[in-house]
Amino acid sequence: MEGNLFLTTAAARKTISKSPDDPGRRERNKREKKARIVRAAHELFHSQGFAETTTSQIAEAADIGAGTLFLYARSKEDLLIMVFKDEMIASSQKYFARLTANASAIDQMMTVFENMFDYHARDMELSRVLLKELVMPSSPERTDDIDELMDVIFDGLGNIAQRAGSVANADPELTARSAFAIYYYALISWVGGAVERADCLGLLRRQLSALLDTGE
Amino acid sequence: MEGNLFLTTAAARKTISKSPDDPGRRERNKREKKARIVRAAHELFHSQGFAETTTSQIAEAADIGAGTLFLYARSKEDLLIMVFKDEMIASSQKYFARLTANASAIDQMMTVFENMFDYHARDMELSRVLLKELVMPSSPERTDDIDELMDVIFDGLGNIAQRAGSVANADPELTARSAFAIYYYALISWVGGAVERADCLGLLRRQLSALLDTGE
DNA sequence: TCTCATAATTGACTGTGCTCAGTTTATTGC
DNA sequence: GCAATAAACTGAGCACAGTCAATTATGAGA
Repeated sequence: MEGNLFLTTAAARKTISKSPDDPGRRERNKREKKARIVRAAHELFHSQGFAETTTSQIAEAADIGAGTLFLYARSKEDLLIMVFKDEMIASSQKYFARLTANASAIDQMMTVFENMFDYHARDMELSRVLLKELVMPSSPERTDDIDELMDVIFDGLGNIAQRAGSVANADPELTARSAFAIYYYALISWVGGAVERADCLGLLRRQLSALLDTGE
Repeated sequence: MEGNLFLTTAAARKTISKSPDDPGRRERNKREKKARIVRAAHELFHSQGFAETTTSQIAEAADIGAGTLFLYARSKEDLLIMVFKDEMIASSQKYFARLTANASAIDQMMTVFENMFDYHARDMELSRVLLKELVMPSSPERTDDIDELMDVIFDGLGNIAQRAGSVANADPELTARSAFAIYYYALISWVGGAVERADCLGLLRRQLSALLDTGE
């Protein structure tokens, strides 16, 4: 029976690793693979650009077969959202969390939006494709991912509107939605190359002022 | 010299048709070809869907070589804008032109936006792709086309805001931009499948009310 | 431990968007 | 009318996203 100590068959490994392994090896492997894919795509998209990166390259970098990639992402565009979802959510949360509480609602919102502009400024070319996919995701899974992100943003904006809006008769959630819509269009104009960053943010501030100034 | 009456060579035809023919045959041929392409694409996109239509099909229907297509459109997506640009501009102008002048600004804007919703309702699947391309056009030529459309819309909205806004301290152009941004986000949510049409329009109206009601 | 069922993986293959070297057609100067 | 030049066109071919029948790894039951 001492031979058991050196068992190397699948069954043996299974029984040994079963206790610390909640979801089983299969699930663990899948997660590791997904992580490798996302990491590889992230790196390649940033270093080479989206169009210039082939799905085979990503597969190879993630050390999986070319076809396997499409068990984890429905399309190349899907990968973009997968790659940036967590990062965008975390960033957004950070932007809202670090706000100085005594600033005006407009200043607070502008701070957040400027941070978001900075985020996209890091790689405008990539953001162009990313925004395309954010606006109209090509798979239901990504729609859910994006909804998650939107929840964070709407929540944050709603809080700002609420705290500042004791005078306002407007619903904070509604204000948040409008503020976001105005920001989104500004972002699209800027990333699309229609307006300069400073002009764009200037316009945005004036628009938010008009939106938030309730009367007078 | 009477033989000139029956000349059929290229040179002769040229001299004969030169006076009514301002731009020359080459230019005329190009325009006809472009028109054939746009018509063919329009029909095929609507009858088969965008993804299901191949560029070769369009080329064949337009009676040109497969490669020739890409002298007129940089990409398949480009064709979408080419196909819908004129129609969208004409429709938008119509929507603004037929407004009843005594209605409130909100009602006027909502009428226009509802008309635009109807426009996209005719083929939601196609509008999904179209919006993607409208948001982030993949070629500078299309950016210009879209700017043209935006001018019409911003102009129309600006007029509404101006007429109604004698009380408002807000810049009509700024209001137009905000109103459009809010509409655009509503459209995207609806076409993307996130919200029902009625709910979406309801939200939109409330948002516009908050935007246009200048104080109390 | 062995067997069976099922989930996951693979890479050769396919369809398609787009390119480009070679050809045709229009225009200009004589 | 005729070269010479330039513009427009063409379809064979390429690169690549995405598929699928065949294969391998995994987990459950006995």
